[in-house]
Amino acid sequence: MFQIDLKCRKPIYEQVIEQYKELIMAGVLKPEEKIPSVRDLAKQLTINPNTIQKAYRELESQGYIYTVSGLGSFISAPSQGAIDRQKIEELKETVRRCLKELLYLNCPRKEIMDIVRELQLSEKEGDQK
Amino acid sequence: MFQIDLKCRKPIYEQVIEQYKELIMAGVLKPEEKIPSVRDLAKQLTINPNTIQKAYRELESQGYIYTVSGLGSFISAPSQGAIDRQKIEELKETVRRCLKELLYLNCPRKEIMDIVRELQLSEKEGDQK
Amino acid sequence: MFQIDLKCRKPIYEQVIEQYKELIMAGVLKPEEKIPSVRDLAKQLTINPNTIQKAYRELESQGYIYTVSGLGSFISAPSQGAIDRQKIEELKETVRRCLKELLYLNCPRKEIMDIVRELQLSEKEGDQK
Amino acid sequence: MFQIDLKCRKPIYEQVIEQYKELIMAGVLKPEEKIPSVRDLAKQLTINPNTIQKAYRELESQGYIYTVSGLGSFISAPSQGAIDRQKIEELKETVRRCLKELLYLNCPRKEIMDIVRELQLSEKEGDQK
DNA sequence: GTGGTCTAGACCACT
DNA sequence: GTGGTCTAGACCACA
Repeated sequence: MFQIDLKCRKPIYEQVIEQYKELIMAGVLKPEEKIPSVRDLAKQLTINPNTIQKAYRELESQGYIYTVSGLGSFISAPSQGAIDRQKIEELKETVRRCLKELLYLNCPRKEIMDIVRELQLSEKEGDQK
Repeated sequence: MFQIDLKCRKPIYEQVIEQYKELIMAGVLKPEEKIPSVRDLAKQLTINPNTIQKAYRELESQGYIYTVSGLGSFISAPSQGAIDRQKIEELKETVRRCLKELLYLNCPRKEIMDIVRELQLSEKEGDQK
Repeated sequence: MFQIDLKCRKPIYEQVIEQYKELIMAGVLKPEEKIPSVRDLAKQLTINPNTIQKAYRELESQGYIYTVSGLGSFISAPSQGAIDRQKIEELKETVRRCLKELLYLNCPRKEIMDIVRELQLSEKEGDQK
Repeated sequence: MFQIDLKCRKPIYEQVIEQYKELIMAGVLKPEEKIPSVRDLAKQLTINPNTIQKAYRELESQGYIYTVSGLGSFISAPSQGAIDRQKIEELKETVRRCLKELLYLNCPRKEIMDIVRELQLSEKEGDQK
């Protein structure tokens, strides 16, 4: 279920966080669903439990999971209310930076637009300027 | 010309790399243009020369600048030939991941499309400001 | 295991790189095998850890080893896929240049052919010792 | 006549040496032929005269050229007598190292043998073991 | 003047 | 424990 790439430069705990986020956002993991305990996941991935613990703590502080001591950890429902502007701006900045670099590397524009299309970001729903 | 944030978690030498890349990609720094010497930039930013050198060395190995020992460092012309597919795919994956997260965070689609528009990525010519 | 010549003009970190490459290419060090930590090797060779780290970092960027922060460094499996044409051409050019010079210096052709034979490069199967 | 690559990591004076050697070994420059003065070559290549001077000094000490003060520098006749064993061994070692790396990089053996063939190192003239 | 190498030693993040 | 970053300062080769 999880694929950890040790050769990758990214810290393992970040890889765990990222993959949880993707599974949550893709709807594979649904709200209130129980996730493996720190110890179980650590054993499964043959990774130090401390590393998993750190990932869970971070996921909790970012609001993606919550932990009930004695019962385990569970997926949170997406917060509909307050939008995390700061995080959104960070992400937008990252996107901007990557797109610029893609253009500089002569990546065909079509490929870039394809990513946008994949995500059904098309301008329907009355979004045009 | 450069803004280094010492408190930021990102290593200083990476900040230098990133800012150089942006200046190069934006066309502010042009091919064959001389950039400050390691010592000069270090003095200017009140940073240890070794740190700047590390940044320059990395920029060189990534093909953004070239260095002539005894003369200084210069902006490279973008490589026309071999396109770095691996790097492109990595960047595309990052963009994909960020866009997904933006959608999950309920970022208005208009904002996302605006980023694309800023970069004049649309294939048609209707690049209204 | 390593022989560093401090008097030699070649930088220490390059000597380390070269010797690692030879051990890897000779099959003495096998993929996934752990290599000494930066600190250990530094202590063993009575060399500053920074110098070893520089060597390791270069070996990693050349794809010979990979590093897991907090765990150590390991031998990479040789990349099967994309062949590094540029590097191959550089090496071929170096060989060409050296061979020309050997001929000019009146090195007996037999000695040169012996090098080729040592490496069992002949396309036929007559690899007599 | 000379092509200096500033982007290349190799010191300029070494590039000059190398190119002179190649021209001499290829017979383009013949014994007793006069070569440009330090100042002329420096102007022609838009390079610091000190750099050319260093190259000439080195070429002279390696026996490829000789200098008559007041007259200029000239190509030496190849020394038929004493063979520079040390240099030969160095070159052979370099060849060996490069060939090993080529094999490791999966360079087709045919390409390697082609280099040998180009130089007419074939086993005629009674060189076989 | 330039960059390149190296040392000694500090501090931090990750496992 | 591991590697990664950074500083301060020395020395050398190159132009």
